[in-house]
Amino acid sequence: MVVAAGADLADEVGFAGVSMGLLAERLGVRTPSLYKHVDSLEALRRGISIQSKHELAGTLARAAVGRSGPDAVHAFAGAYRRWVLDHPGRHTATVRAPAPDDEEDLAAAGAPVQVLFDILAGFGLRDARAIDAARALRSAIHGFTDIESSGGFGLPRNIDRSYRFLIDTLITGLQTDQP
Amino acid sequence: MVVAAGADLADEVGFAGVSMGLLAERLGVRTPSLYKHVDSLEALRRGISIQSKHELAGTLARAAVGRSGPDAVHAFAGAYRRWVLDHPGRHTATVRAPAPDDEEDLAAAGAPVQVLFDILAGFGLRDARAIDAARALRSAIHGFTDIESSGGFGLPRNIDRSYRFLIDTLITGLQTDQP
DNA sequence: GGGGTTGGCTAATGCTGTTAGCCTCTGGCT
DNA sequence: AGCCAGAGGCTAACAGCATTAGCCAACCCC
Repeated sequence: MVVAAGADLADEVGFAGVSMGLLAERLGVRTPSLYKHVDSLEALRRGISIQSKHELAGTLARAAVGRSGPDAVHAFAGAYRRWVLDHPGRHTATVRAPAPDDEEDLAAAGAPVQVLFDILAGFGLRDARAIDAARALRSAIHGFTDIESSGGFGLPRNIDRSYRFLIDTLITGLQTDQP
Repeated sequence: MVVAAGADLADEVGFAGVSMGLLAERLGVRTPSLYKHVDSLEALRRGISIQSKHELAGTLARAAVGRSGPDAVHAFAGAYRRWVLDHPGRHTATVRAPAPDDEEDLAAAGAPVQVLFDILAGFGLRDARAIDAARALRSAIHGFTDIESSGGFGLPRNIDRSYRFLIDTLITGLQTDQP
């Protein structure tokens, strides 16, 4: 419950802005009392990160269910972007790379990627090519939403259209087979 | 000079790891002495960010000079990725979005994007389509390098190849005109 | 009804950013 | 030569945050 409150707080003040004091105040409790529930600020961040990864994976899976091919990719990409814009703090948390020996965090980080793999399987992509395609889509989607959510697109050109262009371009590229 | 030392330090301990104490120690000076050169930690971070953005823009421009079309895009993308891997702390600094009223930082942030625009002009892309293309390439390159530099690509598949695939796919998409 | 667990609290510590106030060196002006 | 202003260092002190220690009330189970 404390971690869940931390995730909500992160969306309001930014992931980096989450502090023990702020979270305690939000919960109507004194700061040291939180240590009965989380080991440390670092552990809290890890918890928010893992929870957010699972929430994201669930959202993505729901968006893509019952679709296939380019349709599924667009649904995936759209759901991802909407989720990032709605949950800036959680999104920052999902970007946090797990420690190399943290099984639970590694599993959580793999969940959203797995959804993408399942979609690409419906494209007839296999093995190395499926990995390349998943990396390409993931990179593009993450990069675009990351820049957008931090206000990095200065020009006035419609952002929705640019996003669709990016996804369409990649789908086109995936469909024209390459060596 | 202090900012330059800060940038070097960021590459060693991470942008978030840069502290006044650590930087002072690195410069053989006591912590409060730094305040004769920078206003605050926040100002130091801003300085590192602006310097890094200029360095990146210069590197990208040098890589693309004398090339055009797909060749220039590959040179740009390759130089970007190499720079990120060589300068993890500086890279994190360049991702930091400027304050909306910070003219100098805004200008610095625009410099790398401008290089990309110049390259795309050689593709015959104009106006809205050029903006879409620049955003697509920028998003993809930023996303890929961001994930790679934080160790986010778990699978053993060769990362160089995946990167080339991503760039090739986008170039292909850019060349086949879309509505 | 007693005892352990849960979950709160105050007090205190350490680390980091920051400010105040002081001192020394240096370089140009008279 | 003497002066003096500014640059750049220092120590001491303070504030905010994470964290720990130690204490206490409520609740639950037997």
